[in-house]
Amino acid sequence: MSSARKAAPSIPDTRADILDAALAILQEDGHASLTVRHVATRAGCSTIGVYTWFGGKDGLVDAILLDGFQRFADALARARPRKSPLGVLLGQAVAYRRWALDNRASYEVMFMGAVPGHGASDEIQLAGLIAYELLRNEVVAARQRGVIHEDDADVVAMAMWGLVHGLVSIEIASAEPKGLAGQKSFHQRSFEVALTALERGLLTEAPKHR
Amino acid sequence: MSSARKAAPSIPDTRADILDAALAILQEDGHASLTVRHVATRAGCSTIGVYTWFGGKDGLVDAILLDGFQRFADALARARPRKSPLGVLLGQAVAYRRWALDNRASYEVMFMGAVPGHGASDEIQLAGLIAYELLRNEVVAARQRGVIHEDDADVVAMAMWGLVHGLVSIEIASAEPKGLAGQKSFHQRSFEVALTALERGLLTEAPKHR
DNA sequence: GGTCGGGCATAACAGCGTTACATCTATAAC
DNA sequence: GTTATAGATGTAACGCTGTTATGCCCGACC
Repeated sequence: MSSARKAAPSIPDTRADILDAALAILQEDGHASLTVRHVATRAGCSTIGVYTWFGGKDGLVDAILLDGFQRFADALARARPRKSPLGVLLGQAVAYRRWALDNRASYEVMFMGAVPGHGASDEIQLAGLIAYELLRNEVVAARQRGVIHEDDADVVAMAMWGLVHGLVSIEIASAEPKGLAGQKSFHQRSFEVALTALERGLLTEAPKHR
Repeated sequence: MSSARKAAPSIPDTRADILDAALAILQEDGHASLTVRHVATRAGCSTIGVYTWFGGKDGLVDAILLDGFQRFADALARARPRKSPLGVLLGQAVAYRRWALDNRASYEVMFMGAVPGHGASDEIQLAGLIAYELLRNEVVAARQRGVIHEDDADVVAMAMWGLVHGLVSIEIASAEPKGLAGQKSFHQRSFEVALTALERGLLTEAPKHR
């Protein structure tokens, strides 16, 4: 899934083994356990494999980020519209939060700088941009429908992105999964209220409450 | 400043020296250079001093956080109200962003998890709560004036906190100081538009644009 | 059949946070 | 004034991290 293997599927592909091991460790043990030795051991090779195939830990993290941004963008693209003037836009915001909560470890690495010395490469920034473009496109569409009064689509997109990112990162950082069994969590209520308010403030004509 | 020295001001106080050195390194070289050895060298002692006075790097970071949260809360408390129904509330949001941009390194450690393995202690969470309470108080006041329609003050406070934190952390992460000489930056415009929209959406009666 | 090159393991390096041990100092007790 | 005790400190080491120099081995090519 994460890496296209060559023709023969049974031939051991060290690169794919390493990436799969890294993703599994990230998912199961969190980013703190994502060490070169740990990954190599799980992939069944020596630490040198990480350097042969990824050039070091930075390259491995890049590959993880690339994989994450692709899955993230897919999730946003598959978002179902909400019954609202901003429709798809709000649907993407909900899908954003859903994906982040379902992929905490990935989200922390992608958007919360969980891997210490890692500066995102150009390629990675481009991958992140694709997800952003999905959001921006919907902003442009909403403006063309005359629903939004703000001129600059990037400013509106950043406003929404910032709100969603901020609330989600706080929710992930506070780390209280505490499955509240159906009952809406405080963070979910805050998310909905904030999103509704921001939408109402961006619309050309403010709707009544409820 | 950061630590009350004992009676005689000329007597060398290792604890204060270490904390001052850590704060200076954080300010000048960023959190990546905040190592025990580096701090100890700059403070003019051995690494053991950090363990004697702070119990380890975690304790030192705790002290840094405590200092940061105090200065942060002070900045919020001194915020000047904006001409707007939400007045002080928006003033705090602006002061929040101003302080974060002026204290990037501190903000990264306090709110963006820049120090890898550090989980905030109870005391630190309490210090952060003080800043949050300043915001929450203004929300309660706004509700009592009938300006805000949402019942739950915590939900409203979290909505604003999330928006501001999200936009500010993105602005800091994108790291383009690029002194644009007077001209409003993209991030500043996004911040103002988002904050205005959120306010408008939270108000009991939506004002006209501009 | 010989040569070449790339994937890989071993072992080492520097740097990190941390700590066991010895030393040294300053204060308290007599 | 001498001794005793407790705490602060320096040295050197441990285990961990990312990284790499060295050499082996095996498959491809001529």
